[in-house]
Amino acid sequence: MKLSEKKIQKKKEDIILSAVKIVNEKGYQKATMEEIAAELLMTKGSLYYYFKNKEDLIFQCHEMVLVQAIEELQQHINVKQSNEEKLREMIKTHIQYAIEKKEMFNMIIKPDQTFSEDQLNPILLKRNEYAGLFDQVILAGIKTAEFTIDEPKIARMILLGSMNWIQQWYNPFGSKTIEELQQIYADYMLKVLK
Amino acid sequence: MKLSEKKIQKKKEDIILSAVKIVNEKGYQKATMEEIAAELLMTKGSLYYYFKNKEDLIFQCHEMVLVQAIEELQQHINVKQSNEEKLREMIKTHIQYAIEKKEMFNMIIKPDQTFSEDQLNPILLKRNEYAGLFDQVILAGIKTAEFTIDEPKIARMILLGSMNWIQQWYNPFGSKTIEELQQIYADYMLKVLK
Amino acid sequence: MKLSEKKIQKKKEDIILSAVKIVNEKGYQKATMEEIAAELLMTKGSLYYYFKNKEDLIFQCHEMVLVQAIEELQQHINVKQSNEEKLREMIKTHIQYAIEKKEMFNMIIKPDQTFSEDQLNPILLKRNEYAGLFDQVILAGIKTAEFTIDEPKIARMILLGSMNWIQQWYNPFGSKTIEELQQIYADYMLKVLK
Amino acid sequence: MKLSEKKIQKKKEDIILSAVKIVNEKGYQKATMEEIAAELLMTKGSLYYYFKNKEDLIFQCHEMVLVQAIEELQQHINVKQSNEEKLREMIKTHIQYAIEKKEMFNMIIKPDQTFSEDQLNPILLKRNEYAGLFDQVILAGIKTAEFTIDEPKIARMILLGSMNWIQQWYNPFGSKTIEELQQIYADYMLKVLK
DNA sequence: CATGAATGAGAGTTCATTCAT
DNA sequence: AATGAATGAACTCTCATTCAT
Repeated sequence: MKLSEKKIQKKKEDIILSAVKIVNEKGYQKATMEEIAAELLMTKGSLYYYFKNKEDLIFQCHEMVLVQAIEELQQHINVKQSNEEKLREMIKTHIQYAIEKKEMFNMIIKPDQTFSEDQLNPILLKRNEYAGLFDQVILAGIKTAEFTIDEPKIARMILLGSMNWIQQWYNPFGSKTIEELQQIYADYMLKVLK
Repeated sequence: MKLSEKKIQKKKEDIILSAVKIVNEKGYQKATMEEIAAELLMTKGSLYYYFKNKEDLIFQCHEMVLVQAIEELQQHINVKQSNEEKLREMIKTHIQYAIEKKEMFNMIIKPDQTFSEDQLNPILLKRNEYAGLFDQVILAGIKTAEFTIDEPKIARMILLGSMNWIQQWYNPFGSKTIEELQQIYADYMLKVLK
Repeated sequence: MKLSEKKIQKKKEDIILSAVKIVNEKGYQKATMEEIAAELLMTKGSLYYYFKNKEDLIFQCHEMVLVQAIEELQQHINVKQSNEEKLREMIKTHIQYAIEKKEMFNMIIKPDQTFSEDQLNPILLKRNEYAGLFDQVILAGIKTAEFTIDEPKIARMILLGSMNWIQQWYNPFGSKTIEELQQIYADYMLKVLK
Repeated sequence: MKLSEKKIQKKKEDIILSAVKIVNEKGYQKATMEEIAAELLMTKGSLYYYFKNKEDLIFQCHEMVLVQAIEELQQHINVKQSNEEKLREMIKTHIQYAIEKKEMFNMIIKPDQTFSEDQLNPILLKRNEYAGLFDQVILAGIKTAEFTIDEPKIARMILLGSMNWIQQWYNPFGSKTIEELQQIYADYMLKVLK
């Protein structure tokens, strides 16, 4: 029982990973079920054993990434440290995701052109949950006078927007390592908040 | 000759405008030639008199938007004023475009999923030209000590990234007017640069 | 205008006729758009220029047959003659349709497995209209004492049911001509009514 | 041996019953092996242990129903009573089947769209056997002058045709009970024969 | 015996593209 | 200069069937 359920879960994850990869190379529309399957040496028919349809598959891609990312952010928040320190860590995490799992994050950015009403809502909710973690730390930082801004919501959007943009230009063979980028971004972002 | 050429040019522009509109409501893939034509009370067959194919049409959409935007930015640069003032104006312009002509900007963001190698290059060049105008003012500002940052390229990317993100969440019926947004963004962005 | 509209109408009818033919040889599910098109030396894609989808095409098949048949029945009713005579003619007409246009009548028999709710209703309405013409004459005949039955509705159903069954066994090379069949059926059916 | 064979036989019957049920709710094509299996809490793979393929399964459904119905008819024939009485009973039986086991009868009506040549023949034979029982009683009745018709074959077809039609319109919540219907039909049918 | 998983052929549908008129 | 009509390739999805375990 447990074994076979785990097996099926593992397979689903494999498919999701493949889907994420293809979708990001080609975009949602051009990513065909055939290609997603081929990546795993399966045939497209098999995908429908695990997922109801293409939309469902892509939907679960979203879920997976966001749940993972939220968990990781939460850990930074739970650590006893200043809000500035917390935010630094969160920024680093976000950048890491945005670059290394670029594929996944891309899908989160424009769900409205991809999903039907039914599935759009849960995604937006999770997205808000994610963003809310940043809000939470920013607001806490304002209370402790670590940050001094009037528009915390907009500041958060600047944060996320600028970081999401990284994948547009980041080149692993460029002159900056990821660690350097994380450092610089954290510094510059904190300039906005202070 | 000249007359008929102008007529053709006019028609081309009409089509481009229609295309831009549809593409942005639905995304590149879901925007059909039929719908683009219908908007102008034409039939899709006719579009092929003016454009080689769909990719060509969309390509020219890009060109048009970027050329316009570049021109506008250039005007701000040409005015005699401090670099900070210049940048403020450019930021306002960019936000205006990103919101009001959101449709057009969207296409510029992820050209690689849309275009074939042939057409990708010219687009990237124009995009760099656009970004270069920001670089130019930032560097000038560093020289005059108006700005004090070590990583002007990254700063510029933060600028553009955060502004491009606005269209993800901007709601015309939200609590902030465009003018307020422009103001706040300009303020916060300058905090980064100083 | 009128010309091109007529042309398109003609084409639609051609397609409908082809559809009716194939559907009846193979049944709704096994009748493929490809085969319907091939019959007319077209490709399946072309069908979608004329009909929204398969269901729509088949739906229009129904409409066409029923409208034709209703018209023909109506003509017999309009003639000045005894109700018995009217009914005889109507029976002959129905049998003719059921045999010669067997293909079309078959589809009318079990619409519920074929159509979605939306299209089912109009079909049932037309079917009732058709049946209603028989009711009308039967009731008139009862009033004039030509017929003497207590259950006119059931009698009508016996009429139609037995006639629809003909196509199950009718063989053009069998021992009875259509005319003979029409005669015998009319005689036997009137025995029920008297 | 015998035990396990009986077990298998029992299972086969269960599957057939499930198949009959599903086939009639949805029609042959839309009845999937999966659903037929699910009804019995099995998986579709298992069905192939008992039946060669879908066609074979459906074929055996036919056999089962017809054999049952033939047996029942035969019993009425064996009873010592007038041919009119025999026929009355047979009509009642047929109507009962056509309504209560409507599912099964439906499949018998249009076998040619379902079966390949191989399996078509045995089915048609059984169908003829079934119809033959009616012929037998009708002919006997003509000999004893209970019935007075010239075309017994056609009369039989009218009988069966009109009764098969009942399922098209019968509604369990309608104004007539099955018993009433049986009565009325028997009366009207005998009017044809006399 | 039963199943879980995979397959592959084929269905309906969409749409960019073509071309005679 | 425009269009109506046709095309065909590509896509998503379904399902009977197979087979190792």
